[in-house]
Amino acid sequence: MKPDDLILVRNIPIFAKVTEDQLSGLVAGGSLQRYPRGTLLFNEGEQADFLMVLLEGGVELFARDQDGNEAVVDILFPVDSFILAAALTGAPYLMSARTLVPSRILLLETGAFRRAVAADPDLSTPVMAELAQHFRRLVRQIKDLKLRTGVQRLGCYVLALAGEADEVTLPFDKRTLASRLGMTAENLSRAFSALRDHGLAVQGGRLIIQDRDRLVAFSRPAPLIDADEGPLSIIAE
Amino acid sequence: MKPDDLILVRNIPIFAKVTEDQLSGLVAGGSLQRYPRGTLLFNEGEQADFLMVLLEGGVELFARDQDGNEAVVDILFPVDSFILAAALTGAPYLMSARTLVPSRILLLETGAFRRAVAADPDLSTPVMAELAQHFRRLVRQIKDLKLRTGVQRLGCYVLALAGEADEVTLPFDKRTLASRLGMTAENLSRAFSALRDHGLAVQGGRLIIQDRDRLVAFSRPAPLIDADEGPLSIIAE
DNA sequence: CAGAATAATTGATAATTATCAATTAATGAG
DNA sequence: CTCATTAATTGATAATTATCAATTATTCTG
Repeated sequence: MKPDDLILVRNIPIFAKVTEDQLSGLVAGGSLQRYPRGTLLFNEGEQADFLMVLLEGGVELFARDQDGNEAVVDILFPVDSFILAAALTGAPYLMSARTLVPSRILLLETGAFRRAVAADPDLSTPVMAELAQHFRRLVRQIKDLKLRTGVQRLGCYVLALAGEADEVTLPFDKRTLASRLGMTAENLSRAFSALRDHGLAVQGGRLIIQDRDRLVAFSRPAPLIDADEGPLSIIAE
Repeated sequence: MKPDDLILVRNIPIFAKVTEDQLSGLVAGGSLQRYPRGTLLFNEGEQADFLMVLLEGGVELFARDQDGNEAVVDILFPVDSFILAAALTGAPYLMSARTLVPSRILLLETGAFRRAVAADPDLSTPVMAELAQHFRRLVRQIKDLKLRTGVQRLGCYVLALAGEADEVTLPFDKRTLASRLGMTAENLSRAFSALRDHGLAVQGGRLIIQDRDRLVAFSRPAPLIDADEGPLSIIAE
């Protein structure tokens, strides 16, 4: 890894407060990789050798059933770590990972990472915050899956993706989105059609919120489901 | 809190290695409570004042939508902490909690807990392991929800609940189970009926696996979805 | 123990979602 | 730029799941 890359690592929230020594120790056994779109990073069931941190690009975490059907569990954007839980505990991955676009990913050996985490509160504290944030993302998704229909789920997803803006471009395939939302691609297509009656215009991957009030009234977003919390922190007041 | 209760706390995995001093500091602002069945412990949206540890009984974590529909996100049995993520980060609860049976619960002030966690690797390490375990439980559930039909989900749930045994009694209401599995109570009832053709006999809350091979063949349990991992540990080899 | 309240089941129907097939649109390799 | 490939859409139909209503079990209370 180049010296310049250390600056990149330093900018990752979980490593912000680690000492120089710790950091170089961590990075020693690691590497910074670029992957083209569609690269399989690892498969569920494998042993976790590396903690991964997505620095640029996008990654999907997914799982397969015996018939080969895929379900996307989560979609990640920079900067975010993934498979933290497996890397910490040494348990096998529960999900596979694949790049959705060309991506830059930091790999850190789990051994060095675990040693550092056990020794250094300046690392363990943000690691706990990151675990907590990831946990809460999944809680939100389970609520989303159990309390809403597919069309509502899509509406809320679009609203969250757009934020303040009235127009967004989907940063990945619609079938990926479909799987993330727990539906088939055909169903997603129809869900988009359904939302045309509720204030959303769709032109390929370009989504235009034409009537936010109607879209909100129909989809009924809720802060305890849809808000995407930024990085959380653990502050002992 | 009585001196005897300290022994109870000591037996909680996340507190196993904490020093006496830390432990008494933690417990000082805490309390050990008994709650009757059906007690609402807190509501989603509220600020997290206490970390909770279920010592005896059972607790459901659930959420409501605007119409009052409830969705059970998870069901907990002893010994397990809950709302660790909210307690650590000070973020509002994403779920409400209610006792399913008479329960004994340890309450620890989040302030003292956060201070202790930031200072003591003997506490932070098992806390990370606990967060990791909880995270992975939810990953499994999302896979379950996205890859299986309701009937399969029920079959796998029964198989996991029974373990080696060929007979189990449901430790909570069927409507609670229905909601945990992401279906209505009516649907669960029909799902149980459907499983009668696949080796399961149902007599009230008593579930009898009459033909495990058939139940397995139909439900298709998978270790990366259904296995309930015991407590994980973080070991820096 | 009786009656009331709650939980579970069953039936009939509607809504939602999936599947299969076919077509159209978009993307990428040469 | 064109063809081949992949992605997305649409139609027709089936499977799954939800809803509403009614009935039967079960549990709780006095």
